[in-house]
Order: sequence, then C-alpha cells, then structure tokens
Amino acid sequence: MAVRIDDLDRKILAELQRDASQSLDEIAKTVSSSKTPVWNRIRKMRDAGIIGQQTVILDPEALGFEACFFVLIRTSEHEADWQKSFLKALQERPEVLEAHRLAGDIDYILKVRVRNARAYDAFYQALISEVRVHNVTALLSMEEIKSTTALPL
Amino acid sequence: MAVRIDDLDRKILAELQRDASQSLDEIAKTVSSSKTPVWNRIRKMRDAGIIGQQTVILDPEALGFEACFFVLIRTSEHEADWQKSFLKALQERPEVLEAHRLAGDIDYILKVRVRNARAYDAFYQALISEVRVHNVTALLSMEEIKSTTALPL
DNA sequence: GCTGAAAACGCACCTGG
DNA sequence: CCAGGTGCGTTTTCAGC
Repeated sequence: MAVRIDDLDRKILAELQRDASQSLDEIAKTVSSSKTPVWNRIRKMRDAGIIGQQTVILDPEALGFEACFFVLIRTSEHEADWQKSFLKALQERPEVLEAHRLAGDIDYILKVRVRNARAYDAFYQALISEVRVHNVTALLSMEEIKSTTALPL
Repeated sequence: MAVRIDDLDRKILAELQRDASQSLDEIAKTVSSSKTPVWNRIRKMRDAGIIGQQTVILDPEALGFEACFFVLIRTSEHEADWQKSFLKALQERPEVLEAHRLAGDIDYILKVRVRNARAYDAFYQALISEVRVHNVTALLSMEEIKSTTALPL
C-alpha cells in the first residue's frame, strides 16, 4: 500500500498537478530526467492509485454556479442505519462537492455549489426531508479567495 | 463574458470533467458528434476561460497528508490593509487548499491539508503570528465522505 | 533502472461540402 | 457549421546497456 515515493516522483507529481496536458518530453525536461523513466514512474503511481482522475477545472461563475455554501450539520442520530442513508443522500446529490465527517461538536460539513440561493433552498428542503438532522447552519461564500486541488508536495 | 453554452457544450464539459485524458474521437462518440465540432467547441470554451487548468487528482492519504481541517475565522479587523495581508498570507501557504470570505457571523473559512496535527499547529501558530484574528475554530475531518471537482452541469 | 529507436496512435489544422 | 484527410508530434513499447 505505502508505495515509496522518492524525490523524482514528487517532482513529477508536482508537474502533473500543475498541468496534466504537458507532453512527457516537457515533464522529463523540467524534472531533469528523460522520457522512459518518467513514463514508468507515472504508470507505477497510477497503478498504485496515487495518481487518480485526470480532469479539467471549470469556471463555476462562467457556468452560472454563482452560489457556494458551507453547511455545518449537527445530528442527534448516530446509528449505522441513519448514517448509511445520510451518506447515500450526499453521494447522490451532485451539488454536494465535498462532505466530511468531523470530530467534535459539529458532525458533518458539506460544500455545496448551486446556481443561486433558491437552488440552495431546494437542496436544503430535499435533504432534511430525506434524513433527520438536528441542526443545520449554512455559511454563504461571498468570495472564493483561493481554490486549488494541488497538494503541497 | 457570458458565452452561450448549449447542450452539446455541456455534454462535452461533463466528459472532460469525468476524464480529461480521453481522445477527441472518444468524446465525439459519447456526445454523438464528430471530431471537428467537438474540437472547435473545446477551443472556444478554453479561450473563454470556461475550461481552465487540466490537472490530476492525487490521493492525499497515499502521500501522507492524513489530516484535513476546516478553519472558521472571526476577525474584528475589517480594514483594507489587514485584509490585504491576510489574503497574501493565505495565498502563500500551500497547505491552504481553499479559502472563502463569508457573509455573516463567521468571516472566513479555510480548508487546510497537512501531514498531521502537529503540522496543523505549526500552520496555525504561523498564521496568527502574521495576522491578527479574533477567534479561530478548527474542525477536524475524520473521514472524507465525498470529494469531487465536478460541477453538476 | 536508464537510453534510444521504432511503431502505433491521436491532434491540430485545412480544405472543401 | 460539419465531414474527412493529412503531416506531425506524442505515447507506448521494446530492444540493449
């Protein structure tokens, strides 16, 4: 599981995170190696699951997704059944971009992207009708100051 | 600015989000069109900034980033200068993956990924020594239930 | 594990419907 | 605005070092 990653691997990952459309030659040059070793290492890390999905980042505003909420959820229910249906509800709703189970006072946090406040309300109503939650606080984002998927290797 | 996006464009974007490494032919086939129009539309949307960075999603756990925190920040300072230096601090810290300015009670929320709790504490100490904040609450993620960059087109 | 070359493949562009 | 064709760059593989 814990595949050993050396310094060259890290450099390759950093380049891929920065721009995955680069050619092997370009990557090889910037990490001061050459095509074949870079290709072998990428393959190895892909197979190991370290490198996952290759995707494009779209501009949410340009596509009309103008509202972003962070939703803090407290629940009184902690049985396996409840949790299962809650997780299922989250997985099925595409407007939920992230969901974490938390330690402490607040049980879950969600990041939800929708077209506008009305769409958020529709989401909220649908969610609370599907699963019982004790307390929900929505934090409305006014401005996305920073957004990256790049891990600090 | 508001480039018109039609249904075919949306299908293309969905495919690119799903897997950006696909060949033009594959995308063309799944959206029931053919190479040239798909290519022209992708180019148009790239130029319009709708399609941004092409990247890979790495597995944080496999790379030793085992701790993820959401940080809720309240501040009493609302002057332009303070805000400027706060934003700069966030931009410069690679462990801050997301930062939003919020409406309401809480002023900012951050998503921070680090190797362990110690590394978070180091980040926290560094941050509060750089800029004055009134109140900080850290929410520790126990489990990433869902994580996607895909907008629900 | 690396180099270098060679074959298969896909892209970017263009010309003409 | 779309179909098809083509030259060129890139990926992928496979020898030998």
